[in-house]
Amino acid sequence: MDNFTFVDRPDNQRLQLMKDVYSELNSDVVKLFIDFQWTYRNMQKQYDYALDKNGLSESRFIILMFLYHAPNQTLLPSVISEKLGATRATVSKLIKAMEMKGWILKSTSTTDKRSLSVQLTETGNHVLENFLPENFSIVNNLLDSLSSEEIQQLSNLLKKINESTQKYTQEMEK
Amino acid sequence: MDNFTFVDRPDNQRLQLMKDVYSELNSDVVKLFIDFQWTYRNMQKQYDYALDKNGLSESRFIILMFLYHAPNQTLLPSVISEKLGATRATVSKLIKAMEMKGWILKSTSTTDKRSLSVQLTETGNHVLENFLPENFSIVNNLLDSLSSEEIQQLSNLLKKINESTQKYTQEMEK
DNA sequence: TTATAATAGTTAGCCGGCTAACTATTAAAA
DNA sequence: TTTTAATAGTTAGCCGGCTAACTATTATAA
Repeated sequence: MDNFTFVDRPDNQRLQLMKDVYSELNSDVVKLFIDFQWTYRNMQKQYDYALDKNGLSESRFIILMFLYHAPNQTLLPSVISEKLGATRATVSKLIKAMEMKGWILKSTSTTDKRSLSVQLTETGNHVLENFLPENFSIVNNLLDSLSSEEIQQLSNLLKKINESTQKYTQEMEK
Repeated sequence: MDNFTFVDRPDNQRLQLMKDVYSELNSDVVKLFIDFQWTYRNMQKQYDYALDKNGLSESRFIILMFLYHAPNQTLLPSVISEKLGATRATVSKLIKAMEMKGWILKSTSTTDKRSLSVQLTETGNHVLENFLPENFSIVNNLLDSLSSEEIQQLSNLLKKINESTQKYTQEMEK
């Protein structure tokens, strides 16, 4: 899932120069936006690295989690796609690769021949259970610097950003 | 640059169930981590969408910015790669596509035949200058919900996260 | 009942990340 | 000076996103 993290970020001076030309530029906001991207990407990079060491990617990990919690540890590709928020085409690829690794089993349904059952295997279970403790530990490490008040604070700020993003999205959809 | 945004995020109940098995799980931190990813991805999705409407991607946009500010609006691919924080292979692809669009001009150096000059064209300039006002406006919209104090607050929190990420990264590199 | 529409999944091909292997050129060392 | 290193860039091929076009099956409507 990994994005580059552009290194040469504009400093205050360069932003000021731009502001001379583009009066609508709000330096503080632009700077915050870039900082937000930067922080996320550095964090995500480390997270992806840890996943990769375990033969995982974030989407593969999440799919394992979905199956883990599913009744009979079984789900349809269409349901996985919906839960994951990715297209069926993407899920189709992921599932195929996971089957090759022996983490899941595919079997066609008898009632609806269009449908497919995706079931977690023992191997898949092990891969997941082996990674979970590391997962929680990494997340703790990455956010280690925040006190519980700060966690609450950040949570509130994120909620606000979600609201404005949501608002903007809705305006665009009109 | 676009990532999926997984839809079925674990709620408090599911996290509690996991905590029964994995005592090292810190629900608040895990929830924050997922919220952070969610917020970033929703925001980025809208940003990418706006870029796309202008025939741009974030990396293409940033490269245009680098060239825009460069002396003689010219840079070497290796320098672009370094500034962008992406590999030369990636930049090679991007540059090729941008040349096809007529946004840049490639010319081999006379002094060092290995080197390549990448120069912004008039067309490239127009594409950039056309997008810039929209760019600033979108960023403002996406972060519209934050007061100036909240901007400062968030900026500080991001800095802290950068610190813990940095610390974790260094530990991993040992 | 038969034709049409909706649904489930796959495939092909694009994009932008990546690594690894390659060519060409220049610089450094023997 | 000649061999070896380093450097600049490209290419091939993997990954995981995407859309659009496809097959097969099931459901709906004429």
